[in-house]
Amino acid sequence: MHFHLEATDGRARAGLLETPHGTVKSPFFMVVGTAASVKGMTIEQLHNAGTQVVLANTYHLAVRPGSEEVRKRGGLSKFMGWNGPTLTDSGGFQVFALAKKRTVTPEGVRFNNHIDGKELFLTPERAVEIQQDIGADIMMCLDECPPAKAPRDDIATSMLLTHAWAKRCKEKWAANPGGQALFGIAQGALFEDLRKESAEYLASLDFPGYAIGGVAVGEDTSDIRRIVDFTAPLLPANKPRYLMGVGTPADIIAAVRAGVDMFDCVMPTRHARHYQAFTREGPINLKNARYAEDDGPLEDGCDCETCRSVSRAYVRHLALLGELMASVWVTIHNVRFYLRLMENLRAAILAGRLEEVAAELYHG
RNA sequence: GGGAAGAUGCCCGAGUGGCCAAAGGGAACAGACUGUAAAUCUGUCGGGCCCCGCCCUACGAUGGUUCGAAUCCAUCUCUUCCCA
Repeated sequence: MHFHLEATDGRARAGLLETPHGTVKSPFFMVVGTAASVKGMTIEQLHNAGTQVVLANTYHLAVRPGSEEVRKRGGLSKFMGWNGPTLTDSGGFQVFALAKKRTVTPEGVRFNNHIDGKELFLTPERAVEIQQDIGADIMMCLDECPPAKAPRDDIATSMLLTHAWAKRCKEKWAANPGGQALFGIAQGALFEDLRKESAEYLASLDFPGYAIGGVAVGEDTSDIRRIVDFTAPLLPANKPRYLMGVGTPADIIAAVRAGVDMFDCVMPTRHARHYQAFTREGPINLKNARYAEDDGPLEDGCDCETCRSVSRAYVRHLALLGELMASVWVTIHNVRFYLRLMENLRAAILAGRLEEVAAELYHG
């Protein structure tokens, strides 16, 4: 995998990331499709929205249908009919999200899965194996994602475990790299010294790309900004930098300015299912009574299929009835909103006008 | 014409003397959601106020029994069902 930097504007970067399934223009947002499906969107709709990369999840696919099945179906990208670049998260986030269903030991994470309770033992090596079966262009190291508010000692211990696992993942992957890339994940929560230590250790392992993990797991927005601002520049400049799980449009803009290249977040799709649409003026809840007679599009001037087709009043009508299409219409819009935001950020960086443009792109 | 059951807050529906402004649903209104156990979850939901408490109005209508009634009694109105 090769990352080519095209331009910088301040600390922000625009680049090209070459993957086995095509070249991706950065900075970019990866649409989350955990179980090999972006909830509420067809492949054609994803293409029309300008999707570049789809993200799926190791844990979920290992539970169902099983990574071996995905491999036999031709790998994630082909299996889901996407045929474009993909990335798989390692299951590290499930250490956080499914805290009640797992046990962490130095060897790995033992899950009792959320579907039928059956055991899934995810070691660093196993996480890589599974991801090799799934076949995403980018794999992530297994990490331990602790809650941001955990005591410093816990965060430090957790970070060292993540480092040990990163080394094991690296070795497992390096033995048979194939065309897939493997990214390391820096931890350290809100402690700058730990973040620095983590970034430096991971850099020493020499990964094709680096992620900032352990963000947006219970901390305030101001802390997210502070730690991303601090950490991003510590990651190798010639490699892609990925901020995992973030976030709001404002978070993303701030992170791009800090030098982050890649993002993913469930926000556009999940919020859409809950009838919240993003606009450059901020999010709006389409179930609110104030939109009952609003014949305008979800967002003024938006070029998405939803905004070209239906009104706020209509989507509200569907939402009130719980109609499936209410969520679909908003999902199409939100995904396009996020992807257009990234396109605009990239264009601004290439034009060297990020500072002037950033403020206009979003004021929610 | 005779008999039976029933009328509860926007709707459905518990409640048969005090702990009832009244369970539980639904609707409505609002909020949350950041590497997806989430088409989910939470709050409000008769009115008013000096709103962790008080006042008013309320369980078909009117009158009564009682210290006290959505709950008991009488009459009336309406609804449903059964027999003619």
